[in-house]
Amino acid sequence: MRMTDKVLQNFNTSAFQNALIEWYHANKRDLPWRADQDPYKVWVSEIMLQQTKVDTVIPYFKQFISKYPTPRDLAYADQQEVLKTWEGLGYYSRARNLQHAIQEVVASYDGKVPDDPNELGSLKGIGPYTKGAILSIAYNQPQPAVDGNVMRVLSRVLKVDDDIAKTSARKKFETYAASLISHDDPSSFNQGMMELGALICTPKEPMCMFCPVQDYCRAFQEGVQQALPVKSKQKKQKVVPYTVLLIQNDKGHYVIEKRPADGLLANMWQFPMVPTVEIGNDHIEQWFHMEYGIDITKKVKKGNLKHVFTHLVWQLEIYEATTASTKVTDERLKIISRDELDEYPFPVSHQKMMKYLR
DNA sequence: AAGCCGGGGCG
DNA sequence: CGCCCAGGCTT
Repeated sequence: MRMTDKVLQNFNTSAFQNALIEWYHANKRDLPWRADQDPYKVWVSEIMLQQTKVDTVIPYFKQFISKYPTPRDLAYADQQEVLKTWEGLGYYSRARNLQHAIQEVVASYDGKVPDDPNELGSLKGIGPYTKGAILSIAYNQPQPAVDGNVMRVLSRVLKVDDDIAKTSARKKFETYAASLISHDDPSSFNQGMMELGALICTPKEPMCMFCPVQDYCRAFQEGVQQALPVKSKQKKQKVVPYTVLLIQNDKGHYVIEKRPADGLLANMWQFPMVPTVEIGNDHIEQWFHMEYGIDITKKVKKGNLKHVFTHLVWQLEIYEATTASTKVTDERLKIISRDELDEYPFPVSHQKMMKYLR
């Protein structure tokens, strides 16, 4: 007997489906991306919702769709403008991959989001979860869509103690989800699982008293819902110190720098950052001249700022500086007025410094 | 399989 | 401050 069969043995699948779907229809939140089933809008919402809370996504989704209502609008947009629209949402590769994939949809599929699992899944930024979400929600196909919510719900309902941080666990939960999914209403089933995870079957203190599938939940029956899911914790981030330079010239314009096209915060803009470990606080002006070809004078320290990423911590020491330059030769740099700062996409850490300038 | 890639909210 | 979280890509 296969492992999948053992876990699902004696499980009342159709009763579970009915209870979940009925609850979903009665309790689903009225969210902007649920106004219709436009595959493009479903896609945009699912990308934004990756690792991101609903409340955070709502205003971004509205602005994004009003700016780029159709795949073609997004495909032909300038990437810097797309990043500006994404500014503050984080994981900016999502925006770059989404636009890249949409361009492929326009070029290869006449602007229509493919409903073929292989075609859809091969698009940039669409992994197993997003593929299943789009196929089930927009095209009503019975495909599993296993995210963190679904793994949490299933780990409790089926009492599975696999470490959900591992890839192998996600694959296992996908086979369970594929077996459990309603073929009558795959969209409501998948969205119901995620809605249940968000509203009832929460990470801590799940509200089992209000749970529509309490009768079918093995963890609840045994009182172990608090101990599930099992998830190994990530290790601590590395702390990296930088000196940030808020450089102004005589006209009060600022020097800003475009980050590399790859890696952390790719193609975003920032106030120049000097890696303190490599350069040392005493050689910053020299180094800046060597690196960028302009002369600066470091002035007073304005403060410290700690910014935490998933696996990295920036320890920022912020200095005011001046330069006599009015133009730059280095391609990474620009000198712009304070008002023009609003036109460039900055990560949140640098937006905080910008706020401080006003 | 493990590392890389943001940000906000919570207690 | 540590902890949590609607993933996917690269190596």
